[in-house]
Amino acid sequence: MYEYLNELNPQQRAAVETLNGPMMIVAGAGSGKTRVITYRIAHMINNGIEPFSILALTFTNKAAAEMRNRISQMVGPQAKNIWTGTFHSIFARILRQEADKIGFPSNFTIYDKDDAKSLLKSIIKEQNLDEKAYNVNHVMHRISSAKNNLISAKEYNENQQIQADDASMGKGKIGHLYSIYQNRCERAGAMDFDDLLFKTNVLLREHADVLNKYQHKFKYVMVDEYQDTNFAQYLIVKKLVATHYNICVVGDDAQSIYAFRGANIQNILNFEKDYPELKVFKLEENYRSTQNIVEVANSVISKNQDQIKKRVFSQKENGDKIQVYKAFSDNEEGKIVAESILQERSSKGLNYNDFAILYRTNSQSRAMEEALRKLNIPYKIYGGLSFYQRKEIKDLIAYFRLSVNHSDEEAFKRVINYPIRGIGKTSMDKLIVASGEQNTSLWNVAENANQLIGAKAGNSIENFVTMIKSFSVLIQTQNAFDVASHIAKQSGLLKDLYDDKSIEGLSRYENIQELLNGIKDFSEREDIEDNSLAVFLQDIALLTGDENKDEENKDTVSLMTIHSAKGLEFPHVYVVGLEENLFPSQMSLHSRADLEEERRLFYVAITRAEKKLTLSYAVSRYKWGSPISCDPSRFLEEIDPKYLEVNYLQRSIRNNSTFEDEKQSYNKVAGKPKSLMQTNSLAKPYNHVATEDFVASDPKSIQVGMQVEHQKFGYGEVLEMEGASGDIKTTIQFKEVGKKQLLLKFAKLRIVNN
DNA sequence: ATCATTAACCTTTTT
DNA sequence: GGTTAATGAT
Repeated sequence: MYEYLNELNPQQRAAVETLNGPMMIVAGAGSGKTRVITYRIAHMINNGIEPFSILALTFTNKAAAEMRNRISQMVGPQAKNIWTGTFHSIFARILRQEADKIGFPSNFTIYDKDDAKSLLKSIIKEQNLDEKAYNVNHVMHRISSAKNNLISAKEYNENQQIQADDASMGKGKIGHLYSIYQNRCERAGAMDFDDLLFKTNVLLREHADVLNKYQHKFKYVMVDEYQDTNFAQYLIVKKLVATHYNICVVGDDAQSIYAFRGANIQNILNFEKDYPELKVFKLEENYRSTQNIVEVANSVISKNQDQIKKRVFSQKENGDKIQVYKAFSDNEEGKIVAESILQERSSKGLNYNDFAILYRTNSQSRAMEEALRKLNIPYKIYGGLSFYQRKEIKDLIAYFRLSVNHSDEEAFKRVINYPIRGIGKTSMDKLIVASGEQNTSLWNVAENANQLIGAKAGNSIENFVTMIKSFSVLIQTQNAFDVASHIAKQSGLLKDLYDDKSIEGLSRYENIQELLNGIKDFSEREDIEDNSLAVFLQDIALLTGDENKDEENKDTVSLMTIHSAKGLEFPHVYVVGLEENLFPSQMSLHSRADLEEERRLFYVAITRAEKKLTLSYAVSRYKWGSPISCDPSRFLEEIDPKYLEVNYLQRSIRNNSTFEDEKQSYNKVAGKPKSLMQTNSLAKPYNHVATEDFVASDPKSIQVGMQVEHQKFGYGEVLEMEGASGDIKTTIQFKEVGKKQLLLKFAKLRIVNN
């Protein structure tokens, strides 16, 4: 018994064997964190702690699933009884159980980001507010932050500081929008992601009996990725453990990368203040990466102020130096990476799944994909839009949602006229106005639509209502698959897709079939008591990525954002797009805290690599369809050059500069990579030579009459501009080469300041 | 009411 | 570049 304890180092073992009282495990990257968590839970069960009194919270469904699998490998089927899941899924489950206490139906809908945005957008329109001033994303973010900090709509409106802040930005109505938004969610029997945490807090705050119940149920609470918790999550945990204090949080402050969605790094930095008895365990040995990689990561993170002191080290070999590549364009960057993968794979006998390409933004995947496809390298993109975000899937699911919860407004709006039933904008506007006046759901208005709307459309609405009601009846009696396929057919959705013979139409049809297959599997599962469509909906509401089972084992290169790479590891990692304004992101440059978060993100990226890390940047990159020039990232500058190996590529087009020249020019500026750009210049057919620091101005800022500089044509004056924005044609009178017509988005013009 | 063409917005990162 | 809102023609 307990042999597994011998597989642990002393710190790991101490953490696993400490079961009672408040404790914190500070787990450096690659330090065997997952192993410690799973062994610790297994150890609890081996020591007679009831599985169903253990609550283990994670941030992703994937992490929860992995934890559950690994525990069941150790302790067998009892692992099923542990409460494991994301904050959102666990508390959604509890909220359904206790829904009546907070005035929600237990079959409440969970609005995803798109639903929430669409609702907010229609509210902004209904209020006749300027959609520019009240940008949906911005308003959504304000509301979301308020909820994460447990500020209700009422409190938001009564808080003078908040009101003053909003008013000073000319957005004084945000509080009003927040109130309406909450009211509409309630009317629809819906909660958004933030509500799940907010309402859990309300539940635990206002119902002592409920709090008491769960305090006694969950005798042991464990939170993974604690550095990513927000205030709402922090308080839920604090309340739940306030009787037994058996709380174990695990995390790494250096990997806190979710502040943008409300995570508060102070939760981990200040954990000790809440629990003076706290025991702290530091896992500092990195078992994943070579010494070079670990040291580079350490040197990067040391530039941050906010951190828990620790010394992460590796006892592995030194390993290769960090490779750096400079590319002329994003496309060439893709080509370099793809060729390097091909070459490394064949020379070292590796598999494609030994490689990962990580980037800051999803949009960077395109150039990478194209390059990989050209060389026939199999790849898989993680993240991006998931199966459940496809239009046709959302459409069918909207039918399901509406049949389960008639009040669901977003589902109603989505399918009322899809497939087309002659219920257009005019009729919808009438319904919306009436539902506002009566403060009731669209559904309730639609049930009596005849009094409101003309015969033709009124009739269609009546038929629609009758149809949905018939679906609801079936849901009560039949299994998920039977109802789902009935709905797909009867709604006309399946036929509509079937009739579309285009390639995309075919693939949409196949996607629907795939969804139905998934529902069939669900219906046949024997470990679920209730195989109804309603339960299926609850299961998928919080799935974001598709946890694709069969594709896991394929031999493919992995492409993903650094955020989604957290927790993963690969022998060879390429981090691409190391450019100012991209990584670090332009949005992060205004505050130290934001920049530090970007640096932690870079730390996460570096520490994904086991054997070899390659960094790359491009000097020019397409953004919104036009090329912009880029400077190398300051993060490259922050790495001690002794760890780096800068690669120079043989190119077919190059001028006289030799390998040696370039190396020297690099060495000269090694501490200052900004001037690395444009050391290679292409053949120049015109006399003008732009200065080395030539940076094109934003095309949008160029106006008629301005003096500009073109890289090849030299100086000139903008005479005319015509055409649509994004496709503007300019006429420029150049001093040297005369009048030229140029497309603004390609021209690369620099505004000359006199 | 619906379709087709055009303009505008966009890109951080995700439960 | 790519999707989505607004406009205009049938």
